[in-house]
Amino acid sequence: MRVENKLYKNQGIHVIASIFTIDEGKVKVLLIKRKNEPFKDNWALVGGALYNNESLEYGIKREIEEKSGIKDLDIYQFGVFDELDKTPNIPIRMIAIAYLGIVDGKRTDIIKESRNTKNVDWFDIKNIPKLAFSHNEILNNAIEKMQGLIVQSDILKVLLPNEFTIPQLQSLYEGILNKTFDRRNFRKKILSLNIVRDTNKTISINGNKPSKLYVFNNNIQNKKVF
Amino acid sequence: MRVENKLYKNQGIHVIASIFTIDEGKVKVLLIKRKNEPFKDNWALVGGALYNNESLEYGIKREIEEKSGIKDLDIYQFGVFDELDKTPNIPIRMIAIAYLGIVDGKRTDIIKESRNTKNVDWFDIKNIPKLAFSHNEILNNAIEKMQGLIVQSDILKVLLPNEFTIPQLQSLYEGILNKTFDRRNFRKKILSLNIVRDTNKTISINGNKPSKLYVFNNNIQNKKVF
DNA sequence: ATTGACAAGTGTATAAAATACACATATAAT
DNA sequence: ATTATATGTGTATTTTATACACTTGTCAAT
Repeated sequence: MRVENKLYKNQGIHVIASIFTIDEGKVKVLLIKRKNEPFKDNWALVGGALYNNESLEYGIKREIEEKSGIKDLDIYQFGVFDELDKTPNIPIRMIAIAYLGIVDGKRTDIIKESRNTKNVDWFDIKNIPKLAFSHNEILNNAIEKMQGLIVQSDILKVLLPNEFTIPQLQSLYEGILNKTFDRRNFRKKILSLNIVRDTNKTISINGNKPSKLYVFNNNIQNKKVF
Repeated sequence: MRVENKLYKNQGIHVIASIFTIDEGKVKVLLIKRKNEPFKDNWALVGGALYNNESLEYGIKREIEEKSGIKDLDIYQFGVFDELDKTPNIPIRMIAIAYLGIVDGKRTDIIKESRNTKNVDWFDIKNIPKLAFSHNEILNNAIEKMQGLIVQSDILKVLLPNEFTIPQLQSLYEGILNKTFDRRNFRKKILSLNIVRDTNKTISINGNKPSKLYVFNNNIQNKKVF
């Protein structure tokens, strides 16, 4: 173990989460306004330093809960970002382990209520300010990964009610991937993949023709859909 | 920065590489026999502790060169592995940043000659011994990622001579993915992707009908092939 | 009760991609 | 010349993706 002998900085680990939601068809990410230096008053992704006696997964979940109030979010590790000499006046040589997670839009209000809205807010990913540290780079990577991941069915569960309609599912895909699909072909594709099951119930959402309600099958294997 | 206040171990970063090659149609990985505790005399992936004054990329390349003699290998970061409390008697709380790389089979001899063969060797990935640390888990992940990555054309460059034949390329794919393809359909697919260009030269490899020689185009964009 | 606006539901024809499959050919060895 | 071997080539079929138009059920206005 050479670490002890070669110290000129300590080493440390940041855990950073890009937490996405869908709100009115827009993909948004949760940002926190920093209270301390460095980058005081800048917006930043959710995260912080890993403690020495906690696992990575525990650490990122702890940070998420502390900073946003969201408990036990399912998260996906997707990248590592080197912060060598990127953070001014910090005597510790850090790396950032990057995660992404997706939360139901309904929980966005809860977060705002339980926290100070001025310091925690959702930002449309098409309109992100300059962030602290290398968080713009991390977020850009997260958006790409999220778009790749989210088109696998079970991740979408958190964004939908237990029972949902095909048009609702289509809107989700369209919002996340920022494109549109033909209604007939979309339905055909989803049904052919056997990832949803008809409940024989219907729901009328906006006073239009009622739409059939579906549920996800249990056996789904993160199939790539689009 | 809470790190200083919460120390009960130091934090440190391992960089670990799974270096693959193709040898006689088999996929092999480079392993090193450890000289020191912990896990003395166990085989392990190439890697070690990151120094504090080097980037992640520099660190993994340095480790690769020190342990194997391979210089400036192209590597791909693919995962992070938590080593909290997994390494006995180590007072540092480590995480492992995992990389994979691919080297030309011709370089396998160079490695063996320049190093002590007893301490550095290539192992068929179908026959891997029990490794030090969590390296079996890391390697299993690396194999999966490698199979996903390698089917993108430019990564295959390192495994082929500058000019190569379609059957050579097919053998590579078949070795890596551990399956077979129909010759006619394989050729059709490769040619339709515009990733190779006919040189109008031929080569007779084993005293059979001469095979056309191709080169990779420059414009290839890591297209997913199979 | 009729009408209009709205989003939902449905089927088919066409194009593109993947797959299955058989025979002729150039070389080296005999 | 004959044989063995791996190469090169084309077409038919199946599967998948795409393009596209009309009908239906609910609500609101009349």
